[in-house]
Amino acid sequence: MKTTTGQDDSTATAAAPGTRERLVRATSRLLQRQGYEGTGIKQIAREAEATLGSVYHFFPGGKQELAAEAIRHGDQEFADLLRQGLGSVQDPAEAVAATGRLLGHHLRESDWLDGCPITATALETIGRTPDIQQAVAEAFENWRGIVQGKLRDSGLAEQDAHELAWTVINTLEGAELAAQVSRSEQPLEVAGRHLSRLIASYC
Amino acid sequence: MKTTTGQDDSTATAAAPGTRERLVRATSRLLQRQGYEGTGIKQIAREAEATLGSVYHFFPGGKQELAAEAIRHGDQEFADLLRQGLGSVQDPAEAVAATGRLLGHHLRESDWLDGCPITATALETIGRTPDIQQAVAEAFENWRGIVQGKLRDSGLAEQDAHELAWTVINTLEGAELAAQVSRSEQPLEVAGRHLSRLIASYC
DNA sequence: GTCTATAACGAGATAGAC
DNA sequence: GTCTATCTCGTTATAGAC
Repeated sequence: MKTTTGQDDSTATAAAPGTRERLVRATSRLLQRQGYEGTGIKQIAREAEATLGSVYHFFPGGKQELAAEAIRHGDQEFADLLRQGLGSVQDPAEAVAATGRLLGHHLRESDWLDGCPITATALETIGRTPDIQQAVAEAFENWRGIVQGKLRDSGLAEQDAHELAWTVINTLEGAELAAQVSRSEQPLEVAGRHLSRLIASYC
Repeated sequence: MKTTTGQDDSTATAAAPGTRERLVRATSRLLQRQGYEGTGIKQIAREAEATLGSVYHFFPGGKQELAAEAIRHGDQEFADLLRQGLGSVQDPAEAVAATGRLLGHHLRESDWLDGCPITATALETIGRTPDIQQAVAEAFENWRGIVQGKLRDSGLAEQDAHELAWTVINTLEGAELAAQVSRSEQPLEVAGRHLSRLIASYC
């Protein structure tokens, strides 16, 4: 199979990412750390080792189109992290607590810089950039669905699983921000423990 | 008594705010809606009905100094809202649920634009602007203390009140973001209900 | 304290050679 | 597909008259 960039992905080893992929990844990481307004297209091109011409070649819609794509990338990235945390233990209450700890470790490893990949951009673009806000809304729904699946599979009632999934995501989001601000894993550890207790009360 | 701007605040009626105060208020509202990088000094001056010269007269440190002051203003504003919500009912579990609903109403009234006054700026300046990050950390601690006081006064153990206060703030923060993204009060309403149940389990 | 003008720089975006 | 040069506009910040 051939990709549009002519790269061969039939080999088993991960091929070096093409220009388009490098741009999306660099943008995602920069949006995570600096937000939308704080990130310039020239900086993106530099960090992705691409030229400005390539940016507009792959993303004619400019910064907005590139950012929307980067949000979708961050969606997948955070979803993988959630699945990893939730899948590490069978008991749902324990699994959520483990997910909180997992997020805390990632945060500490990055010196508290790499929190949720999309929150900063989400807040800056509310009511201002529909394409990006749409991608953000879809990411939140995706994550909520992953948590809901875990809770449902563990035997919780459909309605409880639905509502709890919302609060699990929101609490982890808020605790991640608090952890970044206070430079401590404690908010996430405590949040995990409280969510665990809350979920157990529905089992 | 005379203020440094020569305004007389001995009268009972609220005097029209001076230039400095107008600048801080306008900055606070703009940071809330657009974040730090998305807000320009010229826009601030325009909305505050002041000139650029006045900005640098009152805030020689420029945008950073003005933003740090605006964060402290947002701190007080959100603290007032918290006290209002928590004070509306005696039972602590009920009071937290009421606070969630109060935040939801404010959000809807502003067409989902006016969430937490400092979150966007907080995320953009983590690890980059120490003065602002410091003001953010103090705000979070202030809010946590307010919730902790309500829980302690209601008879909860000191340790439980301390940890629960953290999760209450973080969950409301996360739910507020979700409410803005989904343009619905539901995440806040659900969060309030879950926090209520969690707190009741410690009573 | 307030105002205008402007300096110095970086932003997003485009054109066109290769 | 990639690269460089450039256009236009907006940014933070400063200078100096009033």
